[in-house]
Order: sequence, then structure tokens, then C-alpha cells
Amino acid sequence: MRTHYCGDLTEKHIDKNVKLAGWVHRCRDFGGVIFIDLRDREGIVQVVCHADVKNVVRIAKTLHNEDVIYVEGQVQKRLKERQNPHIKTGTIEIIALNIQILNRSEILPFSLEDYIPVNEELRFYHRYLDLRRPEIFEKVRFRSKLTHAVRAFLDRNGFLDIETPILIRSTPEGARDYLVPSRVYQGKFYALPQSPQLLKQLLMISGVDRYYQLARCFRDEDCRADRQPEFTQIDIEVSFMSEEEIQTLIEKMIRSLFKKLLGVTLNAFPKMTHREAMRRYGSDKPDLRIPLELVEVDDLFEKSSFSVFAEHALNPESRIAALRLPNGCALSRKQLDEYTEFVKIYGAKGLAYIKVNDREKGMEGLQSSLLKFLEPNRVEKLLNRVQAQTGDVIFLIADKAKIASEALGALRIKLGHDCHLAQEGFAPLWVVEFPTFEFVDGRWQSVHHPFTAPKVSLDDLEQAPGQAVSSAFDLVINGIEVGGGSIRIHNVDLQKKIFELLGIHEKAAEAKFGFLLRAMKYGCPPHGGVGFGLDRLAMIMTGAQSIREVLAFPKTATAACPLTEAPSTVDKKQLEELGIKVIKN
RNA sequence: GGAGUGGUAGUUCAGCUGGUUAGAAUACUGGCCUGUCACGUCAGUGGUCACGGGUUCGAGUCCCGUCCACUCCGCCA
Repeated sequence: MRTHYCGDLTEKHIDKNVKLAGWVHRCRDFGGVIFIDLRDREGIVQVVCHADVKNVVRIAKTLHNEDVIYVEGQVQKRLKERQNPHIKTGTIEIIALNIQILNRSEILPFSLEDYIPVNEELRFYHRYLDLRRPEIFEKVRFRSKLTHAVRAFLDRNGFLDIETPILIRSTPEGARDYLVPSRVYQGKFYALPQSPQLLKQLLMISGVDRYYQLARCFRDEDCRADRQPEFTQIDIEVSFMSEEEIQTLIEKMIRSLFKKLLGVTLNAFPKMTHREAMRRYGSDKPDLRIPLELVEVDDLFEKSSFSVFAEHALNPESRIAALRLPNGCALSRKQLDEYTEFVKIYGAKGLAYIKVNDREKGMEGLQSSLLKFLEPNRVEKLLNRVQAQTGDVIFLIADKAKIASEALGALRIKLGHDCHLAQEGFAPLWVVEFPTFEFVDGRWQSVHHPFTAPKVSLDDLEQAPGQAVSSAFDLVINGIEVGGGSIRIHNVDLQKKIFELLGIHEKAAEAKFGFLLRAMKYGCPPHGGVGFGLDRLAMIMTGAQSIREVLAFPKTATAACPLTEAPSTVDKKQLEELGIKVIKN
């Protein structure tokens, strides 16, 4: 039907007769001469309809945006003053000899012009139109290149692409499962995988040695800008590799992807323990592009007459941390009040601050509601500790450690963006030695998952579960958790012990994870692996503001598909076959 | 489950302290125009102000509720 893509035509094709097909991007009718911008996947080319080619003009007069047409014509070089530097085919144009209308388009619900913003809801309701816009389509095209490059890298490194089932059994812990009812076994349900975690471990026991899969994963939890109910994971598992070896391999992959697809050379990824990340950045996924750091100041408030701070200074469960904002004195009272409101979202009771109007003048040069509670020598120590300079604002939070860290960590990010402090580019890092357990709702829970190998002895684990670091690690880029992994437990006794500590007793463990425990008895190799959010990676690499931009058909924050209107009710008959009765409310 | 922001023409938005006929740009329709490329130009059409209730002489505007979208907290082993 056609000989070229519109966007692929160059000066090499001058004088050639070409056959094109595509969408009418725009028409400019001068009465005598008519210009058509013809668009396809690869770009736009200008078609010129001259008045003396009667058949062509007759049809061109009737064209509307997004009509689908076929054009035969001759490629011609444009005169210098007629060239358009804004499109890649701007030095040539097509002199139309024949035009046919392949299909008409109704008037569009929104403009496809890139300079006109469109409501996201409307875009996704008509996603097929949205994707006609080149800058939108590029993100989906990028994703295609990304998956291809991932597969090529892993294939080169001896990984086998193995598909695992989508209909699996529900396991306890973790996110809420999406359930699929069974017709054959009424009252029983399959679960969609939150990740193929256990299956890939079984593949290691099979001797697969190196496994990967671009795996669809499903989690029935609330969405965020970087979270969808279904997403794709670059799922990897290897046998006989240490944590460091795995990280080295993955780092090599990530660097090759950035090099190949973006032409960006990433430096070696720094490694930071989870403890250090929380201490310095108040987050387990620090954005290193922002040059602000939390500073520990607990000791400065011991025995202080300021009772609120003094109490937290003595409490080992608490934390007092400071954050210095250079030139923060420029902030208005209103802005400071807004930041105080902001930290309350994270449970902080308040936000104290000291304005350093003039560092030379000592206490006289400071402005803060705290000063009346604090001895001058403590204030001086504090200012030295944070290296305060004239014009700075020092923010302080004293609270339970988790709250103080997270609130100040979030404030750090917000200040970084509000004050435009973030550096350009990409800032990757490994966060390592995540805790094995955390104490939530009166019981121990896995921070990563129950199959994560701890880095301490079984004795230490039982003595102080809260202190035990694990082999779990995350890869963070620009403050976004891109992926995580760990060395897995390959000893059945240790695995049983972990289940016990998590309150999953022997009988329950056997019922729910029996297949894993059984498999582990037959020569389970030491193994470990990672799972990477392909969508998040694509989002970071394309600079997209939300994960929805890199999905062809994304869902809304309430997990609905705006285009197909899923989820939907189903026929009574379907429910009867499944033995399901719907109870409203 | 909770907090915040938003919903006005096909689209993107304005609409002040409640006031008489709800505007702009763009799109669309009909003219004019032989070198534009976000063409220009003249004229015209186009509104359940998300939905429901309330206050008021009078509500796009104020109050209450509901729905939808987005951001965040919780949640996401």
C-alpha cells in the first residue's frame, strides 16, 4: 500500500515518487494551494496540493483533522525560505499527484496539538487518540526499546526467560491479593501473583541457575503516582552468587540500559546502609540529588530545661534531628507555617525553626520561638553542629524516631523542590542491610519478605529480632525505589524458624508454604535475586511525572480503567456457575 | 479509612465581596485568500456552571451532602 513512513523521508528521496498513508495532522487552505501535514508513527511530512491538479484539490478541500488518507506524490526539495526547521522532514515536501480518503474522522474530543494541555481523565478515556500525539507515544515506544534491551542483556548473560503461572495460590502476608474464583472448585480461589517470588525460588531448586521474566504483578492496594494495581517487574533469580555479585551484575545492567537508551554514563552506585539512609536522609529511599542532610542533635538537649526536647533526648525510641536550609531566612512566616502543617501529615507534632539572621551576633542574631527555652551554650553548639551561616534556617523535630526521620526526610524533599536545589540528572544508590523484621500491631513482620536471609546468627535473631540486619537491599534512583532483592533462605530449618518468629506456626506454615519447605529439603542451592519495577524505571528514564504515562492503558487512582470501564458487573449466570453471591455493603 | 486540590462552551481556562444577558482563546460551521507550517482574515453556532439539597429577594460564587479525577497519609511482605 505504501512505500515509506512520512517521518522517514529525507533529501535522499528527492525526485522519487512515493506512496504514503497516514492521518491528516492539519490542513492549511490558501484557496489556491493547500498544505496537508500528513502524520504517521514516524513523523510528519508536508503534502502540497496545487490548484492545477484538480482531482487532488477537490479532495483536499474536504479534509479534516485525523481523516485517514493515502497520498501518491513526488518528493521535492523546499526552497530555503520555505523550509521548516521544527520538523525533521522540513527541508522537503510531497507534491501530491493523487489523494484518496481511506476513512473519515469525527471531530475529536480534544486537540492533539502538543501545546494544548488536556485533562488526564479525558486523555485516558480516549487513550487511543492520546497515543497519536508524538510526545505521548514516545514514552510507550521507549518502553518497547527498554524491554528489548533488558532481554538482550540478560540473554547475553545466560539467563533463561521462563514464564510462571498467573493463576496461583494465595499466600499470607504481603499485599492484598486479587482473587479469581474457580468454577471447578466452587468456593475456592486462585490469586494473581504479587510477584513470582516462590516460583522463581523453585526454579533455582530445579537447577535453572539463572532465571528472568518480565512478569506481570498484581497488588490490590491503593494507587499512587508511581504505583498501579498491575505492573511489570523485571524478575531475576540466580544461584551460587553472593549479594555483592548480584548487585554488581544488576548495576552493570542498569548502567548499560542508561548508556544504550539515553546515552548517559552513570558513575558506580554508592552503597549505604539502611541505618545510615534513615539517619542522614530520613528515608529508606533518599533522593541524593538534593544537597540537604539531617543532623543528629539528641545529645545537645540532654538535661535541657526545654522539657519536650529533653524527654526525647533521653528516650532511646526517640530522635531529635536538625535540617539546615541555606538562605532559608528568605522564607515568609506563611511559608514556614505551611511547612509546619506539612510535617504534621507524617505525624510530627510540630516543627521548630531557628532563623540565623546574623551568625556574627550570637543569640542577638537569631530569631526563634525556642530561644527562651534554650541556654546560649546549647544554641551555639547546635549552630556549630549544623554549620549554620548567616541567612540559614535550621529546622528541628523531636519525636519518636520513625516520625522524626520520616517527617524531616519528607520536608527535606519538599524544600529541595520548592527551593530548586535538586541537581539535574540521575542519582542511583544501593540501600543495603535492611532490617529483617519490624514490630507492627503487636507482632513481628518481615520488612522484605519471609524468605529473606538474615545477616546475623539464629541466636542473635531470636535474642533481638528488631536489631537483626538482613541481606535485603534496594536500588534507589532519584528518590524512587526502582527495585529490591535479597539473598534467600536455602536452609529449611532456618526458614521454619523465621515462620515461627512471624507467628506462622508449624501447621499453618505446612499448609501454606508446604510446597516450598518440601522443595527446600532436596538440595536447595544458595540463591538470591531481585525484582525491578519496569514501569518505574521507564518513568525515571523518560522523565515522566507518573507511572500512567509509560503504560499503554493505565488505571485511575481508584483502580478503574477509564477506557473499558473495568471493573464491571457480570451476568447472574456467570456468578451462578462460580457459586458466588454478591452481598452489597 | 483520612487530608488536600480541582470539576464553568468540544477543549484549555477567567469569572473579585452573591446582583440583572456567564466571558476569552482555541475548536467547529460558512465566506475570502497561491507558500503556509500553532497560516491569516470576516461572520456565525456553541453552556444541565459535576450532581442533590439548603441559606437568600437573588447562588457559577456561600453552606451541607454525594460523585468523579489528581496528590499525599494509612496501605503497598
